[in-house]
Amino acid sequence: MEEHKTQTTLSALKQAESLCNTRGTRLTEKRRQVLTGLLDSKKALSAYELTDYCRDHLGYQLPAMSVYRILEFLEGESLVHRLDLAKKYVACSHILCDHEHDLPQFLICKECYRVQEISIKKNLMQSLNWSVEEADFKLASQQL
Amino acid sequence: MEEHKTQTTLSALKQAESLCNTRGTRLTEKRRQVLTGLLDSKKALSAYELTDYCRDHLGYQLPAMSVYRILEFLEGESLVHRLDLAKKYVACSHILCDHEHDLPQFLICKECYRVQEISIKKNLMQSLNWSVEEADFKLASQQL
DNA sequence: ACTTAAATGATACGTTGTATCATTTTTGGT
DNA sequence: ACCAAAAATGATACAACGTATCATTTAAGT
Repeated sequence: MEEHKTQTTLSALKQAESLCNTRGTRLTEKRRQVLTGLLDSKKALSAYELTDYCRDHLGYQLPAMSVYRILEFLEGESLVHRLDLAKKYVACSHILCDHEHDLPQFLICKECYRVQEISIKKNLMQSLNWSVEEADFKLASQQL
Repeated sequence: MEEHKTQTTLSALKQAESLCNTRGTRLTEKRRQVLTGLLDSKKALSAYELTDYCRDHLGYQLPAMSVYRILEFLEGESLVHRLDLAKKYVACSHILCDHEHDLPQFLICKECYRVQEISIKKNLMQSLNWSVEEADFKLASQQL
């Protein structure tokens, strides 16, 4: 029923607010609450998980539809990122080889979903450096 | 109503078959057809897109349920990869900064979905080299 | 205060994925 | 070849997520 805002969350909210002000857009109460939910969460949340967040932490039921629109707004303001890789399948490009490979990596066209599978050991190692204290990770980049 | 198998697809199918043989698993007709669909497709396909593939190219309706099970099997045999990043949202970690950033990259925990946003220009450039002839790309890596 | 636009609520629906049980096909032993 | 057991597939119902559309509320400017 309460919000647990960290110091950085509060700063980010203030920054977001002034950012919207200069752009002439409005960071309304609900938009601020949804953003707070994402800021305070250590993990990525789906729209429905954010409705749960409102129910559990704010004590009211925010319709999923509103959440989607609010997220759309926040993304437009670059306050939020969307991780929207669909659950799809690709044939392994290494069926023809007989040796072991690095962990699979994928290049996926944003529009047509053409997929290019690659193995980049160097990138992998570098990425691993960023996640020292976490164990199990996926890496995804967007908007390329 | 027909399958357009490329030479590499045929080789891969043969390889897949012998691979299943040595493991004592069965690459049945439908499993082979689903795998063929993925091999011949330039893009990643969802389960329902694969039922469409069967309807359009093979002339029969393969139930979605079967496709899911077949994909599950194929993934178990490492003949197929699943791109299963959910459509979720994260707060931009750069709200507090005022300068421009590289394109956002994400580290996402496979189990708990904790997210770490980073900017790796070096990786980006390297990834870009792999996609010279394609324009718009996302990069995703899995199973870390 | 009134009018207009923006923001949110509510409902219905489409797509994707899962759970469960029924049916068919294959396998192995006799 | 036959039969029982297991594997594979089919069919149905349902859950989760997302979108389209229209109604209602809230805010802004005059």
